[in-house]
Amino acid sequence: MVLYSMKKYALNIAPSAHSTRFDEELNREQLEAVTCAGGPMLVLAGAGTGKTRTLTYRVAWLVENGVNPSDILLLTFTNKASKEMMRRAASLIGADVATLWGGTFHHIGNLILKRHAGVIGYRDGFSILDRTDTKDLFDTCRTSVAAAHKDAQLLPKASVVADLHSYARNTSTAQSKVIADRFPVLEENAKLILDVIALYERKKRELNLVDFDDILQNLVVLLKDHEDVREYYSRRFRHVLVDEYQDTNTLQAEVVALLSSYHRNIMAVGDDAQSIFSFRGANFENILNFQKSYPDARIFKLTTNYRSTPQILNAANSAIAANRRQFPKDLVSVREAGELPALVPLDDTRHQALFVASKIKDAIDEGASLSGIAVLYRSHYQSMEVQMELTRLGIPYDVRSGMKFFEQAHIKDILAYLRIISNPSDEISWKRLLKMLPGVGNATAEKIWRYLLALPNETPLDRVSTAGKIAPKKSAERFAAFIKCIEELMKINLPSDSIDTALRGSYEKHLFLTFPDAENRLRDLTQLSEYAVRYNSTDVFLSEMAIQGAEQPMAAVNEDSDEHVVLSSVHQAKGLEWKTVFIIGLNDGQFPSIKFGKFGKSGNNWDEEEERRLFYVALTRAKDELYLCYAYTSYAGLIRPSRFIDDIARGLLEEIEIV
DNA sequence: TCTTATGCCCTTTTT
DNA sequence: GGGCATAAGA
Repeated sequence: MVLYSMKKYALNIAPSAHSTRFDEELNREQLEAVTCAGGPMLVLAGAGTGKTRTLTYRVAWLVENGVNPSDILLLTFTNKASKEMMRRAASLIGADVATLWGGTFHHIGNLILKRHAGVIGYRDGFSILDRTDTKDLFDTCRTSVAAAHKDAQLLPKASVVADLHSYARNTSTAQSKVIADRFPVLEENAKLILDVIALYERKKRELNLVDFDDILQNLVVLLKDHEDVREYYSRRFRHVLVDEYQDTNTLQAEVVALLSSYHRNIMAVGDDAQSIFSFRGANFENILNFQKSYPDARIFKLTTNYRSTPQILNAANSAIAANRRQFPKDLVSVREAGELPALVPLDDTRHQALFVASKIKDAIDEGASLSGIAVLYRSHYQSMEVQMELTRLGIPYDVRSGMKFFEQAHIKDILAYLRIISNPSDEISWKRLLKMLPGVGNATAEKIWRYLLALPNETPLDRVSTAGKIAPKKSAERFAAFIKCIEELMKINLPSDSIDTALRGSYEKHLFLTFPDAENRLRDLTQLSEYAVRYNSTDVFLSEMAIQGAEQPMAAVNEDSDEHVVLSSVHQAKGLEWKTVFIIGLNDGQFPSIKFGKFGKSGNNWDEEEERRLFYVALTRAKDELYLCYAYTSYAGLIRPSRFIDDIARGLLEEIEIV
């Protein structure tokens, strides 16, 4: 079997000459885990106890004991956490990040699958659907199923069906069971939902598309059904290290088991109190399953908290104590006493933003480092007002949530040009491009798409030159330019050149006609083109863009030098820490977030204990200073402070008054 | 009458 | 940005 040599993963590096004094740099409990000879091991660790530290030192220890860095696989769930973990591990062994195999499950899955596309029945150049693409395709399928049934009003929205399907796959549960659990009222519509899902699956195959769940599921199939492949990878990865194990779902646990099946050297690290991804099938009781799957697993516990002051830790312990389903843990802080966490009531959400921004401004004036400050929230939209105030005060910030860079319309638009060239059967991208033409909406785009597919021996790319006759008259000029642009693009395979060509030949015009902030978006696209220079294959470029959708490439380039405040959802903040943390929107309904869906009743889709764990994660991100903010009113009227604030014992917070 | 364009609501969390 | 209702257009 041949391994592609991808420039990001230069292999076979000699073990580093660095020497680490493990016994001096780790405490006793960490040291035990780090220097364990091998075999399955489970590290149960609370917040701030050095979980990632243990993993990265494990890498260093293995390397010092003769293991080749490229034979170690590091897995975790979110992009940010994986990047941080890889960076730390690499710096410990004194090597470039590129010498290590690691990243998110999806990232590694994609790398492996790309090499075996044919084996699992995909044509080369398959496109990866990101979240919005998936929803778009589900929407198309939903529309056609609904059209075929007169009484289809009760069919849930495309995004709901998408989530449901995803959940079923990630937990290996039957679709019908998930439907019955979530929509007991809709029994008669279960069949329709199943039809939508079946159509979606069929279309994906026809169009040579792969969604996020396919990456994991296909990986499991590949490793299970193809013994040679499984043997190759499981022999190759002598040690598999998994961070945030409490967040892995059935599929991911299976991936871990398969990839480590030969050597059985697994180190799984997790904390049940920080399990916050149950909506995608994670269950902290998986930690118990780990012990079941590996009865010989050694268990280590880390209980010394190095991150937070005792005051912050006390508040966090008090908050999580209200949860009944948890493994008891006694975390001990070794830090010196600090200030009590502040409880800040504010008139409304605008004052909340004002408070946070001015507090940050004060801190800067006193010489604080911007990179030590974070603002955390439950939902993306809550960051908008803070962003506005920070902009007004000229404070640089990095939003790590909300609209992701690659999910913005102009980025997706320009990538659509590249996608139809690399995968001409990508219906979603074709329609996206067609709908940019004036007078072309869903109906006309569908008509043109049918025309493009009409002859089996010609691809859409061949047919597009004659498709002008179907398009509305007023789009004739733009359509001609579009076709000319496509013809140009077919001659190029360098992503950077393709972006420039698409921009100049066709998209720039649309950009200025459509968006009031076209200038900014054009700048984004120019930067995207510069970023793309490092890729010499459009296929590789496109798949990396889809998988690492959360990363802003230009921010990543000079990330270390940039001083900025971080704005992040609590979910994405997991595993990270800051000197000062503001948690905003601590109101009932926002945090905890309560879903008042059309179909779900509160209590049905909503797990208060999980929300409380999320709150616990938020609290334990802070090292020195913590502000808990809530508002008395919002656009919706009077709102209540979060019930989670009441959970914290009196005396552990200091209420401050803002005039 | 079928389509497209537009204005006004609201916004769970990730790959 | 997305969904939905409604106005404008063809």
